[in-house]
Amino acid sequence: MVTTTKGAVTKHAVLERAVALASRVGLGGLTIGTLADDLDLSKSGLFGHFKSKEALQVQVLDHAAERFVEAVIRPALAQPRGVPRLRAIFENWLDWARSSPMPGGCLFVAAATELDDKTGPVRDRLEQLQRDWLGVMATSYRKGIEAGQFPADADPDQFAHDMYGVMLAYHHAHRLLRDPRAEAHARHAFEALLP
Amino acid sequence: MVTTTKGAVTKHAVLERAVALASRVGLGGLTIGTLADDLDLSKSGLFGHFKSKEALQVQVLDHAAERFVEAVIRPALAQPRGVPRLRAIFENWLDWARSSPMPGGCLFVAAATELDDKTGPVRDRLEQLQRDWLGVMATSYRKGIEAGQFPADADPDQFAHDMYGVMLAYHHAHRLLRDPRAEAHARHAFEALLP
DNA sequence: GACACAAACGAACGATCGTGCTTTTTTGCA
DNA sequence: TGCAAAAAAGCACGATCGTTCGTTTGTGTC
Repeated sequence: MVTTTKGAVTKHAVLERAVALASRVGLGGLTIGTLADDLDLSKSGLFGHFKSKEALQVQVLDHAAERFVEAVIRPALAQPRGVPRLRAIFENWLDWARSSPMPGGCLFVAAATELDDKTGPVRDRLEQLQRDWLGVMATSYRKGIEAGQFPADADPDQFAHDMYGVMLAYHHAHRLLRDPRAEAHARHAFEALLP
Repeated sequence: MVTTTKGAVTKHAVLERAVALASRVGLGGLTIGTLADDLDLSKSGLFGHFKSKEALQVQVLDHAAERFVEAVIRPALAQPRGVPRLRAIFENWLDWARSSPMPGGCLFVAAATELDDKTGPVRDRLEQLQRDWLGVMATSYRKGIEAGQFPADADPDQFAHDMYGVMLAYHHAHRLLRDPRAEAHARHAFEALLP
């Protein structure tokens, strides 16, 4: 066990709870007061760990990103490159969007439409994270091209764009419309992207 | 000109402004105060037209839906059914998402992730509107099937799901990532949905 | 032009927000 | 065990939120 000071433990618990809360109410809907109540902390006690609400929001994004890598990306790296790995990423993402630590659906999907018209460090961090995420999909597809699984003249960025579109459509159908066919539609659409 | 009382005129102006504002800050981000300031009205004067903020939000959705029908759906009905009409719907939607009355992108896209975890009349209205919207695309595709333009065993709901996914991916790439290739990617993805 | 009504205003309310202080409690190390 | 530092609490602030109320201004009709 590495040396974990008391403050770090609390801060971790706060971020854990904040990620779950923000997935339901958005990053802007996060409130220091309700967050403190949920964790039996005082507002000022919680606030002390972050110098501002904006800093809290950025760290919430970073914390969710770490979880995302562990849940979606890292396990997929155990799969062979190309199609199997892309399929694993896709399935892992479906699980991620329904996982218990994300009771309101994928935090990044919610944050994307919430922050796209704002400016500042929170938006900047989210934009970078989403760029990286699309990059992961594009890179994985590129390796599939090199392995001869996809047409040599195919555009990896186009594929990443399309694949994320399938995920966003699933998110919409599942969470807003509560469509029980959302998952089936998503899988069908994803398979249609493969040769 | 039909009889337009004074109150109806201001209410219309308020809704017009509110739709534009909500496209940037969301329906929850709408504030009676800033809305009143923008229109040189008093908070209470504006508030009197709506009995609650919730009622305002519902009427904002309805107002945007009317605009949406006029801008996206109605003009497309002038096109021949099937592929040409679907293409018109798609192109009109791209214009809609960049139109001046929607400076923050499509209001419905923003509201979808904002409201999907809430309950109440605002969420209910949005869900119904989005169901109708997907229904329009599915119906148009179904007519294409009847005209022999698509496989007879194709699923119109699957197509509508996929087509909206293309739009959502465009919205994400264009508004959050400011990707200049967003439009090209979207058009390419849409064409890939057609035979 | 008088009169009834709609529309807009101005001020205030309780609540909640993020944030800054000061004080108390807890922690971890010499 | 003692003590400095960290963590948490307590309290208050200015601002802003949706909403209510009483009043003033404006409109349209006989």
